[in-house]
Amino acid sequence: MNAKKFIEISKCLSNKTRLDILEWLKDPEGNFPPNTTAMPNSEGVCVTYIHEKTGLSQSTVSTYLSNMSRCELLEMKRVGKWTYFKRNEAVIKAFSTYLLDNRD
Amino acid sequence: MNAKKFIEISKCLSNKTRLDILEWLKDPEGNFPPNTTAMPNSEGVCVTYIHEKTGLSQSTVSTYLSNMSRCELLEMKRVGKWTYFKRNEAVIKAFSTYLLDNRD
DNA sequence: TTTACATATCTAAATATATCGATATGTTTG
DNA sequence: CAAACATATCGATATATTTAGATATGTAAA
Repeated sequence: MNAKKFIEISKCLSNKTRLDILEWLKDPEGNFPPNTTAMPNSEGVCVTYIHEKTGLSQSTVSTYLSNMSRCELLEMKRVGKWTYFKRNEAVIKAFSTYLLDNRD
Repeated sequence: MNAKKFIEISKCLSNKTRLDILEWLKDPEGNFPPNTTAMPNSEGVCVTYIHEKTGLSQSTVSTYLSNMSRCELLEMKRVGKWTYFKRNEAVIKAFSTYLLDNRD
């Protein structure tokens, strides 16, 4: 994780809805209906469900999700006409430790 | 740490200079001249030194520092005509663990 | 093979942030 | 007290972000 990437991620996290999405995806079964396809929620939740839960427009949420995916906070998987998103725990962990003072 | 505060902090971190300041303050003796007063750098670095290192205007840096202080990323101590800033490690730690998925 | 569905992109307006120069405030010292 | 110094605030402009509606793209189903 370098400073440039850290900043990209910080910008994503500077917004209540995007932060909510990241939190909701901690529990994709508890926070969303089951996907109507064979994809288990644990492997990604479709845009429609995320959109519905936010209360914002489809275009806004689509943009949010692709931003979060571009900076790798989320992983995206396209299957047929659906796009599924889940947390990228490795990147989240790298982000979360970036700031710490490791001299101790 | 609640979402509102997390977002305030994220906004502070979404800027290269503010992030630099936070990094520089990991090593306040190595990155800045010694304070001209009795205050050791480890207990805070004065605004002038931080200002000089950034290359931005004094007013901008003063605003940055007071933002970072308001959201508690930094601790501020006023002594005479000097204001000293140092990292608030407790808040930085709380921020850095906020995102993690603790189900595992 | 048209239609419906899921998602992405484009355009644009409203709001927020970045950043400066000028000036104000508070402090120390001659 | 006046001058010098350190920092904070104000006012203004440039740039970026937010968010929606309209439209485009790609896929599946009738």
